[in-house]
Amino acid sequence: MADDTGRVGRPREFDLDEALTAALQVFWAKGYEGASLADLTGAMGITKTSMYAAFGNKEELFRKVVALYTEGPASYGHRAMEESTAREVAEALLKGAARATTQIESPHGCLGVQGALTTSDSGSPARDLLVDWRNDGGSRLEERFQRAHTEGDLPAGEDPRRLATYIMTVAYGIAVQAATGRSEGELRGVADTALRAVDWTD
Amino acid sequence: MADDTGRVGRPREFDLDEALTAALQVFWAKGYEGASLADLTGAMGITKTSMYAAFGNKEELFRKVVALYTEGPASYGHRAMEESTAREVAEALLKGAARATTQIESPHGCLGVQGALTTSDSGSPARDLLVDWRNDGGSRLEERFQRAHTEGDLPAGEDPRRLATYIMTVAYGIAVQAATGRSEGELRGVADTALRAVDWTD
DNA sequence: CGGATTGTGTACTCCCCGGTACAATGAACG
DNA sequence: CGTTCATTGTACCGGGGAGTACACAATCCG
Repeated sequence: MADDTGRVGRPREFDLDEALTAALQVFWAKGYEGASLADLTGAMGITKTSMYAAFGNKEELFRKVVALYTEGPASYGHRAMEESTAREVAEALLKGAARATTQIESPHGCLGVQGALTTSDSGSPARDLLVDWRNDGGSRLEERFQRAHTEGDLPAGEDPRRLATYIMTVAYGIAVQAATGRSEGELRGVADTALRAVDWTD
Repeated sequence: MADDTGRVGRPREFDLDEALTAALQVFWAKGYEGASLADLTGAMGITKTSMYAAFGNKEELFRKVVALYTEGPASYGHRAMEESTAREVAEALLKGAARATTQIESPHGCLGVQGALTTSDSGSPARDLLVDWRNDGGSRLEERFQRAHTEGDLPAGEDPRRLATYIMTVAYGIAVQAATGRSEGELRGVADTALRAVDWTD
């Protein structure tokens, strides 16, 4: 991905991905507004000047961190959609959420939820970004359940949109519970209970 | 409640409860750290000096606001516990959450969730307060389901603690969905779906 | 070698944050 | 009336927030 060919000028002394990963931990733990530039650059091991040169500003850094989060710790979401039955999709999503939000080496909870649920006025772009992020996740699950519906993979009378909203709601709830201190085991139990709400055909 | 008898000195020119109610709206919408003293006192219609004289400081104001929230907009929680069956308790709780988090005259979502899910270091007392608030809610529901269990009001093999954690998880998820823009109708649908996870005996 | 170009470190800017000092105010009480 | 005392408004405080100016360092290219 990194292409250094033909680059002129002084070379960057840090790795972009490593810096983003460090910033992710901070935003994840403290939220967009709770993370100060001093917190961020301290964890990234670079100065404010280098951060601004490489990423633009705090908001742009957050956007890149959210993208990294989506492809990294939250990638179970994409993978869940590829399961072969609606039930397996739902289970992979909820179990993945239980796991990803309780890892010991990362902050508990979900960046997409606790990163900017509420903000001051100046933080509204970040808040809007995560609103879109959550809505996109819901839409993708709805589309997956729509497909399951046409494939006869959903019980009769089960509405794909309503079911997707329900599963996403449980996933968000799991994120809040993780931030509150619940263990992966407890949250896997929640996932199992939640899955009983549907008479999956398989 | 207010006892002005024998009070000496210049009388307060504003109503404590009205001021707290105004502060509640601000904390609810912007979170503990997202709400500045200028935001708060502006909405309360008083000066910073009056706020400090009446409530102590920002953190103490938040504690009083959370108490008011518990007795006011979140009082459906207490009321739900008094329903006569476990199923009715769960339904009242989830429908109450769907309603309270989507009122047009108040911010969407739940103060207990979005008030301080993540904070900077200086906001950790507020964050801890809401962690306790959420844990207390879970404990009360668990106790209610424990009672239901001894009364034979829960299906055999249904664990009160696990069930309480599940219901609370859905409630928190509803709060996140409300903050994301979902309507009361959609969230009532979520509540109905969630309730199907248990074979209530009634 | 000598630009041109890009990244780095220091030292700053401006602004808003939570919190407070202090004098003026207005009611109760003798 | 004058004393007492909690409340009020103004004007301020130190600190930390995001963001930047500028000189210097390190590489590429000719």
